[in-house]
Amino acid sequence: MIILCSTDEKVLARWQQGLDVSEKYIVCTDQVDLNASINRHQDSLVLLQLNFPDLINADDVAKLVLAQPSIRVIVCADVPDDEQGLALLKAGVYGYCNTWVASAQLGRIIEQVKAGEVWVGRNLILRLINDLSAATQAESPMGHECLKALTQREYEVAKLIGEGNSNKRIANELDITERTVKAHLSTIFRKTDCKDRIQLALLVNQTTSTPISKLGA
Amino acid sequence: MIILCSTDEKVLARWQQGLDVSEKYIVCTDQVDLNASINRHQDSLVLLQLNFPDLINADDVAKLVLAQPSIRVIVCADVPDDEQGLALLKAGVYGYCNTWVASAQLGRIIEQVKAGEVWVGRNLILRLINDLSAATQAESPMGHECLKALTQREYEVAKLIGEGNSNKRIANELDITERTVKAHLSTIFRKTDCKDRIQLALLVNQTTSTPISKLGA
DNA sequence: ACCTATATTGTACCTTGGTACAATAGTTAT
DNA sequence: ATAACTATTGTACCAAGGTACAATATAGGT
Repeated sequence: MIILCSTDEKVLARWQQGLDVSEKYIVCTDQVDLNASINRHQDSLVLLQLNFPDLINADDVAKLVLAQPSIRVIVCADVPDDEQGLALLKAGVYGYCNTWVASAQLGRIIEQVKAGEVWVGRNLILRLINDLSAATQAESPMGHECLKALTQREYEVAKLIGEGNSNKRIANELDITERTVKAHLSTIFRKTDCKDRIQLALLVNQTTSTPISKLGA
Repeated sequence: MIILCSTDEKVLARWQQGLDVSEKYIVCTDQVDLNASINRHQDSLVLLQLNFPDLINADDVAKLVLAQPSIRVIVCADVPDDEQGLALLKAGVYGYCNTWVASAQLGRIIEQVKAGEVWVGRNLILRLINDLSAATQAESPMGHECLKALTQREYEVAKLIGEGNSNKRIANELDITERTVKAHLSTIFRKTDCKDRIQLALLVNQTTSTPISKLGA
């Protein structure tokens, strides 16, 4: 069973064209309708036009998805937005597409979701891939790798630097003089290509943000 | 036209079951075959079993995709792996799925790709969404409690400290003197209860490790 | 009008961080 | 066994970070 949720006649008519002729469907025009339909028909697929009464944003839809785990929701937005789509998918919807998607394509999306897959448009999916690889690339070049090149003692010092401790405190902790801490630090900086203890601290904690000092020139 | 690339009879037989009866296809068993087929049939869809001769990893497939922009490639792996899938999708393939996917599902994937969409399995797509939101959250973590008490300007300084920049560089960036940066920093330290710039940097990046300085006595 | 918060900058002073140029000693590998 | 790596410490020096004790100016609220 497919539950079509929209208050717009034109949208509903268009959606019906995308359904297989053998497909049974219900039309809901408000939240009460929708809840009743969900209760009557478990494991339904819900096609929902965003801005449907009381379901105007991602948070509302997230609540619906949480409250009704048995249904699969495909959200249609009149003006698709990557951020919104990401939020909705994170909230647990099975698809996010344009309200006015071609009928044939809508049919394929429904097939996909009925098969248990999640449908995401080409643009958003490519953005996801690029953004993620960019994000993970930023944290992996130095990351934990170059810390492996450190000796045991240097590693201990680096770890304490990563906790924000001063040389004096590190010296106390490791029971060596402050001078020795400095010696280890100099070696660590050279090995890890860090300019100072702050960059090392961020490195140890695998910070992803890119400092000005490593941008441009 | 669909080009099926595999050296395994069983795989080829299974794939053929997933194709629409009206669908035309070619079978290729080596790289030469494949290149010839691609040249004869522009805009083809290539279904490729990984470990196909000379196309054993993501890099090889990436080269093929770059060299043949007119084709759309769906890669099938006997043992799907998220990292591999991500690499291939980044390289420009239109789909990544299990070699032994159900015939009906393979049909849907092919339909999807023919329509210009990119097909990604549920698990990988959910991982992409979660990883990205986690990564972007880590990128702008400035939501910590005591950072809320900062003024706009102090916040900017704190952010730059979080990137590991020096006072001089921050002064340059914000177009103020180094002295002013120090003034802001003193206020920030007092408000955030930080001893120095390192603790602030770690705070800004929401580090979970507990420094010696905040343990015990 | 007065007070508070904010943003900016100055001088002086002290502390901490980091490097240069050393030395000593233990361990490991070729 | 000689070389290379590791751990340790010393003196000296300079750069950077941070505070103390200021002043000036602007904006907003009582």
